[in-house]
Amino acid sequence: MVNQQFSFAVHILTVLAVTRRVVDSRTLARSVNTNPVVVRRLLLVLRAAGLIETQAGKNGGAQLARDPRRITLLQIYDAVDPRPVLALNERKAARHCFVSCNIKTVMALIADGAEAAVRKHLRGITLHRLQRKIRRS
Amino acid sequence: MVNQQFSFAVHILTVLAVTRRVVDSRTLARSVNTNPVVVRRLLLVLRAAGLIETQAGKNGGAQLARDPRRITLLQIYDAVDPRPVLALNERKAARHCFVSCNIKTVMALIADGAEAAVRKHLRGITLHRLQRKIRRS
DNA sequence: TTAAGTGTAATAAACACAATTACAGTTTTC
DNA sequence: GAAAACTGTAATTGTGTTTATTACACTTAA
Repeated sequence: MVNQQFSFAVHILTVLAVTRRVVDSRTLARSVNTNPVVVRRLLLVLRAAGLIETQAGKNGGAQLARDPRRITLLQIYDAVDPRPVLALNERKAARHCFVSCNIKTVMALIADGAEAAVRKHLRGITLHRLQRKIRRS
Repeated sequence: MVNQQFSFAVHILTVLAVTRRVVDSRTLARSVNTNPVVVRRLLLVLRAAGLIETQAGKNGGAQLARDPRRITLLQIYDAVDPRPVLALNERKAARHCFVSCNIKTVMALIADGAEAAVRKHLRGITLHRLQRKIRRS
């Protein structure tokens, strides 16, 4: 299955940015249309990345830890640490084949370039900008 | 991306570019370290994209259909048509939630941007350049 | 003290991919 | 024209990844 954690995380953080209050995992889960436990697991990694704060107990939940102007999509991307955009063939090479023995290094460079391109794109978008776009729609 | 078809395809085409001969699926499969049927299925899509020609029967196999200088990684990427680099949440929105109702459009724009960035990167690399890199390594 | 949350483990279900088997069809070569 | 060596392709199985679900200990506010 395709990993949707980045999508989930952006969605959750946008809700928190818009509401500016503590929101519980059940409410967030309904917005994303997934299970509260899935949300809570995601909240843990977002908290580890310093993007949100959580509170246990009654009236607990999550809220943004900083100004949405200072949260980029790249920070969210790094927090959830998704799989690389281009998957490499990790099996061992056929020793007798020249291409097989050397393609891995070259492909890794290409994948790194693709990754860098995506990261550059995401670095240019803040949560605040996203929030404004949503409001205008 | 989750699947390795792009990696497999680049590998296969590099072998064909280096050998400049008809190569059968069993040989290609050994180089990639996978199953000949997996290779043959990939060869079909590469042929459909006009990148290779195949020949059935004895001494059959695949060969490049054009100069490696005129094959870009983007063409290979498009041929195998991998899943998007950023996975969107495709479930239906929670009607009562403003963010939920509008995030999809915005996320789609972000994903499109990421896709475009990767495509731009891949468009700049030819099979010929790859081949030369491999030779030098 | 109770209600309403989080944190977290364990397990099941869903899904995507790749591997494998099997065999019909094609083409070369002898 | 028969055999050998391929491709094309369907069907099925195996494997790993991701999400969903259940359960419950722990925390906090009212």
